[in-house]
Amino acid sequence: MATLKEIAQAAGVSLTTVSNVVNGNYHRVSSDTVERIQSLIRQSGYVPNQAARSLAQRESRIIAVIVQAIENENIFRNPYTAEYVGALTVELYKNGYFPLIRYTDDYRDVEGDLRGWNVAGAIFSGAYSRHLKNIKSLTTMPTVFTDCYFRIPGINHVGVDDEAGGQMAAEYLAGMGHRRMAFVANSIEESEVDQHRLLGFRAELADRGITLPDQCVIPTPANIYNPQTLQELMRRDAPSAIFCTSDRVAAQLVQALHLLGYRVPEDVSVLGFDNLPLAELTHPPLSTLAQDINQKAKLVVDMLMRHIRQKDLPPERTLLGVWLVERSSVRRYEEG
Amino acid sequence: MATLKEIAQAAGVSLTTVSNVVNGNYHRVSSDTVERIQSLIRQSGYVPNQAARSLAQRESRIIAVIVQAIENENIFRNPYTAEYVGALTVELYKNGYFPLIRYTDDYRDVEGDLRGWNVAGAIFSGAYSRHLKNIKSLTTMPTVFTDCYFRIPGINHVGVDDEAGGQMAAEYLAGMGHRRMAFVANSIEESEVDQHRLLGFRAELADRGITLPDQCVIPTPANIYNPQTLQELMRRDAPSAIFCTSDRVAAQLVQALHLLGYRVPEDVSVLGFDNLPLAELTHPPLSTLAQDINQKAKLVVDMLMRHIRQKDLPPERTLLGVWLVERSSVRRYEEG
DNA sequence: CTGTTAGCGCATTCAT
DNA sequence: ATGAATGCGCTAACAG
Repeated sequence: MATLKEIAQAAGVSLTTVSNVVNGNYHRVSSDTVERIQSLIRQSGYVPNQAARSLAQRESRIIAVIVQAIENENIFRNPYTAEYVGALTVELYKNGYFPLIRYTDDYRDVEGDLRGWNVAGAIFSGAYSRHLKNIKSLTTMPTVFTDCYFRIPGINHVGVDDEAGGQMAAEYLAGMGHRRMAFVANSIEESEVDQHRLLGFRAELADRGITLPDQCVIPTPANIYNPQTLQELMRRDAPSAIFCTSDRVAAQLVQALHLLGYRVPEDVSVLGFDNLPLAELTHPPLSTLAQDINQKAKLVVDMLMRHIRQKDLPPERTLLGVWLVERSSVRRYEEG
Repeated sequence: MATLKEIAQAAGVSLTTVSNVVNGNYHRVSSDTVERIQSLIRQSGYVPNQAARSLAQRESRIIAVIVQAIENENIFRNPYTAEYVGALTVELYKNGYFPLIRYTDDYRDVEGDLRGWNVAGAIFSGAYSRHLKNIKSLTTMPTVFTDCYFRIPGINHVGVDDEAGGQMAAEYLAGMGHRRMAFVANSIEESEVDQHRLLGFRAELADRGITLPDQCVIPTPANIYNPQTLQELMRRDAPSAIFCTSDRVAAQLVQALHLLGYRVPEDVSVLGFDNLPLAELTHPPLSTLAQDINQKAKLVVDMLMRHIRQKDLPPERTLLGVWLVERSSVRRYEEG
């Protein structure tokens, strides 16, 4: 309820002085009055009004966190998104900023929110390039892109090495003796993340003289839930190992395979991606290509903070590594 | 970039008139000028400044969504929280409001945020009563409580019938021939949700002449991950069925049991709560007491909107039902 | 139906 | 080291 003005009156000083104390500009105020004002602030339970601050400074303490979505789907049903946005939230609060979580497939909304709230910066996750092209504010505001391959000069970016991930998957599965494989994507059409994982996977297989036929690339998990399609894949191509672009898809695939009577990993091996908590809850627990989501979130937020504090910083790009975590969903392939 | 003032000048009308058009008060403006101004708004790409609006109206379009947490844990790692907050987010956006997601175990922070942002309302999830007691703003602001049993007169509340859920669990398991059972909570000390589920469970068992010994009430899942503790429980009390306060705990329990060599449901039955997507990903898929999280989110947001629009509305309380979803983690108990 | 006026609470010159 | 004045962009009460 208390305002700067009221505190100023109570302390017998000017508004400016109180403002300086609140914002930590102690070199402009005598240590005497600093203490006096601070105790008044504590007593009165003063809380700065964020709207007024945003208005005067033309910048709020809000960071937009924007997630690619399909219409009004619940984005947090995707455990990767939940884990990642949760981690971003933690890091933002640590830095005194507030996340404004926006899911959308219509980036006109986004543009409006970014400007309407005078956000200090933005973090994009998983956005498709064709959408991002339409957002103008992006170049004028501190922004970090993640989980996407949108390329314009001067953009900050934190990614995981999806191609290397695909390559490691191929190395591992081929090394375990597998020769007939399949790949399940989230959305091979739209997601460049998926495309890069497939790219690395296919290239490394090719290097080893193994080809991944087109009909063994499942473009979206929706197909895998359809018993017909899955059964057909298993009968026709008889893959002994299936690499999935996420643990979520892998978990659902394991379930679908069970329903059709296939045992994992005795009949088919399944390899995931992300190393989410979910990977330990399936049966068998998922072998997977791990990424460090907490580290990613921290890097992203730190990078953003840097660019908010110093607006003319040159753009940065960081690529995070992935590594293999072996559990029990992949086994060595034995002929016959 | 454009402001109301600029549009007013361009249109040759006053600021007020433009404001009325923006806010849909068409009855105060001639349809002529409405159209003229609307086209100007579209051309200029005008977006209202939320900070200015909040300041002038002393109320922002922000709704605080506050989740009980432990320090800086990632709240969305809990799949129930992810699902619920995601659903709330969808409903809030549908109504033109923005979620401010706050996790905390220190409600002094919360109080500050609520006031600092001039939030239009607040939604609490899973908060412990001892924390809520310290928040003063609660009675002066439209608020809906969920997943908690904080009782002060005049508070809005949407809950699920936890006690009935516990009772139905008992009916089901006893009906399947089980006599020796256990209960695993998230935090029996703090969570009144857990306490009520246990209450209903125990009471219904008692009605059937079955007692649930204290040592068969596991206060927190941390104990269950400890193979020693779990092994001891299984050896000493040999429960043939275990009722868990959430699917997440149930999924982890199933895993822990597997590791000790127990088969589910052949050796032990496991019953969950919530009916999350996760319940279909475990092996065996979880039988569980289902709640409709989407409906809950919709009810909560609708209720909140009502109280924001009309501040003197009498408080409301709604209790949602739960129902049994049978999958494969519970089987009939056969002697020997 | 339209315009004028006066804040909302704060940051930020520029004086002193 | 401190204060007075100005404006951020908008809403709302009041006049016309």
